[in-house]
Amino acid sequence: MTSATETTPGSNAQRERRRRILDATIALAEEGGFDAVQMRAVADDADVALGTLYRYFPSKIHLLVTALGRQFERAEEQSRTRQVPGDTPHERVMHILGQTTTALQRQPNLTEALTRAFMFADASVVDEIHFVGMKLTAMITRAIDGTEVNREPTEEDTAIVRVISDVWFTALMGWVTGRTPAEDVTKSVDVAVRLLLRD
Amino acid sequence: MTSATETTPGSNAQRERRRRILDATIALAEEGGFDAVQMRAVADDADVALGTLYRYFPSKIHLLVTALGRQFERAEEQSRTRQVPGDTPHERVMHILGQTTTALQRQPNLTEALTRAFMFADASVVDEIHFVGMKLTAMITRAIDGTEVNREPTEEDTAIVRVISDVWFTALMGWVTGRTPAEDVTKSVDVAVRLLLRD
DNA sequence: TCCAAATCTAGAACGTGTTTCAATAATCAT
DNA sequence: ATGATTATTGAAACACGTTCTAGATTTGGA
Repeated sequence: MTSATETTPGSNAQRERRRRILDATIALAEEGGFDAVQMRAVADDADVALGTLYRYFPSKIHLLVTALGRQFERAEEQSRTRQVPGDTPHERVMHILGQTTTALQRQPNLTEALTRAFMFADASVVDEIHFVGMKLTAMITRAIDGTEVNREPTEEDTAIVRVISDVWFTALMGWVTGRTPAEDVTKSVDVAVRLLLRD
Repeated sequence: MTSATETTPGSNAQRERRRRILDATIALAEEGGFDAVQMRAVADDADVALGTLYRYFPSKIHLLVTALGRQFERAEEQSRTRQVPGDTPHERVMHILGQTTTALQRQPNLTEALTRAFMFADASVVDEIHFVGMKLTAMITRAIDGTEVNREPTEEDTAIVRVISDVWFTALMGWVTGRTPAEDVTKSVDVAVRLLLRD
């Protein structure tokens, strides 16, 4: 019995601990955002010692970015199951990003916590960051292509997806830091997509 | 005698203190980046008490973002004095941003400190953030227009400038956090500018 | 089953951003 | 000049991320 949660390495007890830690992280983030995710609180809620928490995740940032990865993984899975509606690449990309944005905005504290961590991450978190980037790229690329057989994305596609991601991320950041209103996120992305994917 | 440094309010001694604080901040940032800008060290180097430092700047983030504003103000002034070389908007924008990027990359620690602060800033720093944004917008807009009499920027212009800024900022962030190599910053921006300003 | 190695626990301790407070100094209106 | 108000100082204290230590506990191989 080595694969109740699949892939993750370690003994059963260790996978359980890891799961409890990430669950506690998300729960605390949902309640109070970045500041509420305090390492002592996470350790308590997950029923592990502080030292153990640090053995699993070397910093608060690692912890949160890993949690972000788990969320994105789920989002990407879900988006993969059904076809993206819309007649043009513009419409389809906006559908995916608009939907994702709305979902994130429904959990403002959680999103604030995860986005801030992502922003503050340094080179030591490069793998987790890259993981998140890949999931996002996959979603956008699929939306651009729509029903077409999944062709290999061209250089141009990759470049466009990259720019869209950057704009989306920056806009999201403006929102989580309280600098711009919620609607502006979707608006910014829409403008960028329009400029980049002239239909 | 109320205007040796112009505009800034307060008595002479207060303007002096403020200047010393910002100078100390920049000096520490140049040496060791974000982590080296420690409030106690800033206070010491500026010859003020810790409490006084906090009376002038309510947080480390305010302090650094204000310093960033001062830097951008200077950069924008300089760029305003002479004409932007280049035959197309693309060339001119890349000239300005390429040059600014290079300048920033020559002082990696300082740039890391200021960019990180900018990233982490929340709503309470909205004025300082906006100030920085305006300086950057002004520079890019001037580069797009080139020699033309300075027309009022259209909605489209503003939107394009916004997207370029976002990409530039995200790329810069990738670099200061050690996730992407220096050349990639200019490359990313170049791709975005090419996509947005088809010559 | 038993031992050695790895892991986990509880808790203290440290560093740095931030707050607080009493005492002193500077400023300003009268 | 004087008293009132405000600003500055020096130092202590607090909060939270992070590190460290000494002793249990678990695990995995002989």
